[in-house]
Amino acid sequence: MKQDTTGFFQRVYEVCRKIPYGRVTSYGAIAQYLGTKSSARMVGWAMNASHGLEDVPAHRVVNRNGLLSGKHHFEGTNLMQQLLESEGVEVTDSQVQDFKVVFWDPNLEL
DNA sequence: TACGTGACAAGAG
DNA sequence: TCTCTTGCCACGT
Repeated sequence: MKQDTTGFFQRVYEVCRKIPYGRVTSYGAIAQYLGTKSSARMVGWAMNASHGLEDVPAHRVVNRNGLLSGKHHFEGTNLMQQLLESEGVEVTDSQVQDFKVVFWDPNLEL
């Protein structure tokens, strides 16, 4: 992978790695932090490309509704949910409970 | 080289 | 308040 030429992806990964344990963030928040809030889809695409990267906790990234829209990209259908629950994040039916509470905004924290 | 796809978000009707 | 449409950009074919 051309890590240097894909600066956008690298930044996405960098932000993901900074997500605190037990917290989650949204694609839009990451996109906004990178200055391209209109390209939240790119963040999703970056996540798709980050599968093999253990350093990137993609399970902590959900859509603005707190829905685990990317769970189908994990091995188990509810692996993503289990990972979050193991971190103390309450997840019900692929939906993060108290999303506002566990939400971590890189724009404010970084 | 060009077109389609993609784990989203926000505005408009 | 809900649903539909548009924007945005990199990657894969």
